Formats: sequence, C-alpha cells, structure tokens
Amino acid sequence: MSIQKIIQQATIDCLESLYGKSFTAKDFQINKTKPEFTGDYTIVLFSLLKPLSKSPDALGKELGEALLKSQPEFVSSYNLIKGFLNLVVSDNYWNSILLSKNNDHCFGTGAKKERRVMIEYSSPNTNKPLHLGHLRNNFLGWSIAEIFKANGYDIVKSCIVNDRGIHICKSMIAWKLFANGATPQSTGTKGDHFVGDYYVKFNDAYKAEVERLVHEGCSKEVAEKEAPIMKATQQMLLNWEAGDPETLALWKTMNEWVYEGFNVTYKRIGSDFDKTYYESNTYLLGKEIVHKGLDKQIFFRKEDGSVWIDLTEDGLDEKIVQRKDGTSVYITQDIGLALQKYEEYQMDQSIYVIGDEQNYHMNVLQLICKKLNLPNANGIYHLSYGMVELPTGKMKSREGTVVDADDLLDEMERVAQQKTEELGKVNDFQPEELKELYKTLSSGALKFYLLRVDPKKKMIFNPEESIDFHGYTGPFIQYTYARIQSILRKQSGILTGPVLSSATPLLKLEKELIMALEHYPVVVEQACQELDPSHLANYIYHIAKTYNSFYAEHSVMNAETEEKKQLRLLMCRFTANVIASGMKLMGIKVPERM
RNA sequence: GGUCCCGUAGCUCAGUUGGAUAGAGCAACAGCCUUCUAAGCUGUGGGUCACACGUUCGAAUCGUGUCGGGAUCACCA
Repeated sequence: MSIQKIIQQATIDCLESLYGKSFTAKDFQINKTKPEFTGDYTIVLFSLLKPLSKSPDALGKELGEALLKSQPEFVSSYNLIKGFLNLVVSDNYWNSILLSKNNDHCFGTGAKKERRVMIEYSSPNTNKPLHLGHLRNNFLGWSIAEIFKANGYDIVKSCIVNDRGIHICKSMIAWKLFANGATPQSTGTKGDHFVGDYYVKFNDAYKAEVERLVHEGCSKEVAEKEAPIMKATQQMLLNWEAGDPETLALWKTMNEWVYEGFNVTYKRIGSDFDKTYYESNTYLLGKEIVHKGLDKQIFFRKEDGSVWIDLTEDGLDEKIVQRKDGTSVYITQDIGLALQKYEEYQMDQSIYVIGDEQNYHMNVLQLICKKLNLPNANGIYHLSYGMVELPTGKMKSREGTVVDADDLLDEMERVAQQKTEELGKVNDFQPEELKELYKTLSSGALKFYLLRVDPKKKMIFNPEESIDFHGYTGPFIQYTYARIQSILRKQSGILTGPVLSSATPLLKLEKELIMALEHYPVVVEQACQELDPSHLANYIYHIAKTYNSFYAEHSVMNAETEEKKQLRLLMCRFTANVIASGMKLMGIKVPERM
C-alpha cells in the first residue's frame, strides 16, 4: 500500500475515533506538499469543516495529534497552515521502502485480476505501407497491453487486417496494367511499399483518364464514373466476390507481399499480436444478427429491402445495417466480429484502439450491441486517439505529405548514430552492439515522443523536435539509466544496504527521490484506469530528472560515509529498476551504456 | 445546421474527482566538467490559463453563453 493510501486510511480511522463520524476517501483530499512548505503530504481540511462544525485550527490540531499518536512509524511531525495539515513522513518509512523494494521486480505490478481484456490495435490496410498515424496506434496499443498486464489482467492482443475491398483492387489493377510482372524481389522493393506504389500509380492513371474524358466533353461526375480503369476495378471486385480463381490468386500474392513488408516493420517497432483477423473472413458476418434484430423489432426493413436501426431517440441518426442486396455494411461486420471475438475469448473487456474520427461509429457499435443485448456489449471500450499532424498541417496521401513509418525509423536511426559518434563514448563497441544501440535510442525517442502526449488529444509531430535527444525525451531517460548502470558496475560485491541509524537523516534530494520512487505503483494503476500511457511517460521523466539533480549534488561512490554510500547505491538500483520497468511498459528498451 | 472534442509561456505539452505563489521541455541568456557518463546540472527572463458571467471560503479545473480550431453526421472500410 502506498503511503498516500496509508495516510488516507489513517485519517479516516482518526476522524472516526475522534468524532464518531465515518468518512470515505472522497470526502477529503491528500496532496503532495508544495515545496515551499515543510512536509511530505498534506491533508486539505476545508471539506471536513462543515460536517464536523470545526474551525480549521481546531480540526488540524486534533487530527494532527491523533495521526502522530496512531501512526508513529509513518508520521514523524505535522504543521498547520490555514486549513492545510502538512505531515512529515518519517525517514524510517522511506528507508524501509528503499530496503524492501529496491530490487523487487514485482514493484509496481498489481495483483492478478482474473479478468481478460482484448486489445485490438494497428488495423492496417493492405494497399499501403504503415505511416506515422499507425505508429501512434501501435505504440498506444502495445503500451496499454503492457500496462494492463502489469495490473494483473489477462491480455489478448488482436489485429483486424483490412485486406479486401475496392482499394485493394486498385493496386491489383494497376499492377496488372503497369508492372510487366515485376515483383518486390525483382525490383528489390519492400513488399508493402511495392504494392503501395501501385496504389499511387492507379490514382495517377485514374486522374489522367478523368481529365482526358472531361477534355473530350464529359462532365466531371460522369468521367469519374466512366473512367475505364475505375470500371475495371469495380469489375475486379465483383470477380473477387464471385471467387474467380485468377483474381483470388493475384489478390493472395499481392497481400503476401504486403504482409512480408508489414512483418519487417512490426518486428522493427516491436509490435505483435496473439490473434489476427482478416476482413476477407469477416466481411460476411452479421447476417444472423440482422435476422435476430428484425425478429426483436430492434431493426426495421425499408421498402427497398435494406435494413435499418433508428437511433434518433439516443440522439443519433437512422443507421443502415444491411444493404438492399443483402450484404453487410461496415457496422454489421463489426458487430459480427465483436461477437465472434467474444465467443472465442470470453473477454470481460474489449478495447479498440482507433482514431477519434470513428467516435460516432464506435458509439453506434456499442449502442446497437446493447440494444441487441449481446453479451459483449458492455465490455466494448473505444480508446480514441487524436490525429497526428505535421507543423505544416494534416498529412495527406494525395499531396505526398504522409510520413512513412520505415523512412522515419531510418532517419531516426541515422540521427542516433550521428549523435552517438559525435559524443564518442562507446568507441569500444562492436558493430552489432552499435547497431543495437542506435535502434534502442531511435525507437526509444520516437515511442516516447508519441506516447508522452494524452492519447485523446491530436498532436503535432515536429520532425526536428522528435529527433531531439535532450530534455523531455526517451534518450534523456535512457541516458539516466546508463549513467546509473555505470555506477553500479563500479560496485563489486553484494550491496549490503545501510545500517539504519537515526543519527544520519535523509538529505532533501535523497528523500525526494525515494518519495518519487515509492509513488510508482500508483502511477501504473492510474495509467491502467485511464488507459493513458502518458502518465507513465511523465512520471518516468520526473524520476530521471529527480535522479539527475540528486546525482549532480551528491556523490555515490565517494559518499561522506560508508553508510551513505550503501544507501545511495540502493537508491541507484531502485531508480534503475523503476526506470527500466516503466520504460518497458511503454515498449522502450534501456541501454547499459550509451 | 445537429452531435462530440479542443483552446494554458514564442513553440510542443503537463496540471482538470475545485485547494496554498499555474509547471516542464524546446528556443533565448548567464554559470558548472583535474571527482561516479555534460545526451547532464544550476540560475534568469517569459502567463489576462481564448473571452464574459455565474456557483463558493476558494475556479485553469464545475455551469451557462460568446468567439476561435478540429472531428463526425456514407448503402467506403
């Protein structure tokens, strides 16, 4: 239990025994004491004054005394300033935390929950390579999964691949028309980029055809419909749906190319999945659900045969769930897939990591599932994240302003190498070690940069800022870790720990660091509850910052006394463990040297 | 137009179940390497928390309104 919760409980107990009234944790606040005042934690008394009809001074004094008396091992003194009861936590407590937790690799992990959570993320299209937006999605999904694991949940990571539809056919048509049988192997191109290039070629050709038709006198609307290449694409989709062997064979081949490319990128960014769903297998799902919904009169049929649901009472619109030709639409497939996932895994919660442009869609999805009374309905949670924009505005594939994931990773690695070489601290590294280090630093910088922002908010990706290795960045934290390891390597033999004596109290910076470290489990829990890794990013940065201040002021190996040396060595190890653990929850590695 | 989200330092962001004098990083300026990694540390300057009104002991945080920005309201996925 964290010291904050200990104080909270002790306060509730004291209020009960002093005044015979029972309060809950929500009835008052406990904050960290502001640096300008004496104390570690502060109880804000204002909200308690009325129910107890007490003055701030009287209540503060009585509560302070009671806490001092009932919690001698935790509270060493108190002071009262205008309704703020500041408590000083005893060194004894901080020392005991340091001794018991500094090398405890379970520190920060929660008890097993017997609850299963599915996290769906990444969800790529097979007609173009992964880009910056996918990276935010992947990093978020991965990190949320790690955070839930640390909190004791059973996790299933899933991915739905959008591998069919008109957009895939566009790449296929363009390949047939322009490739002359070229393959990723024959051109030495990464498979997903190879296919993506044909998607671009389609759009170029289509645009040219439309322009030609308009020039010949067609209206723009007609031209867009009648362009031969578009008609061929639509025919191809029909062929695909009819199961035409030649079309299916090409589709399969091109998708394989894409998957090979994706796998390289996934490996590079450290993403993986326990279960991959393919839309080509799920796009027909949902028919049974439509039947059921019609029977229960949750859905209704229009004259043309299409099936709808009326959500106007819930403040939304009418929404189609089946076309007049009997095929499922997007939302129906999603309902079907949601149910299929549930039947397969019986998870208590199903988290979808999807951009905020789909907020409406996900609302509708959950609402329909609830109306149908499906067993998975209440577990659906949309982890909605904001778009990644560039300083120049939005990324637009048509204008070529999309930041490609592979290109970005290459560039980051190049910068990592350049900066490392400039500093020249690891000249004795073997080539493979260097390569590994550049990877660790560059992906650490990128992941931290994308995860440090509140997921809900759209963010601006500034290329120059993202490859900065100073200040509030991943490499700054990695550097702090490497620095600590350097000290720990100098210490041969086992850490004995300090012989505790009240004669040498903790110094300000020592206490600050231990206090911050003690808080780690609270943050891990909070990041889980709010599905927000940015809390973790902020916290770990704060730890690194606090450690560096301590490090600059106090020597470890040349400490004033042997006792202080032992104490600080334990602090170093504790800090390193918390940094490594927290970074791992964000999917970021830490180097032993850099 | 309806619904939802956002507006905090020059820039990028924290801080929002109401609490003490609103914090970081970047950028700018000034210091600190004969002692554990200077990818670091210390300090200075920089704010009408979009605006107005309200709720109360107390508002960046809650409510109402205004202004500004974005998303969405597809028989595309």
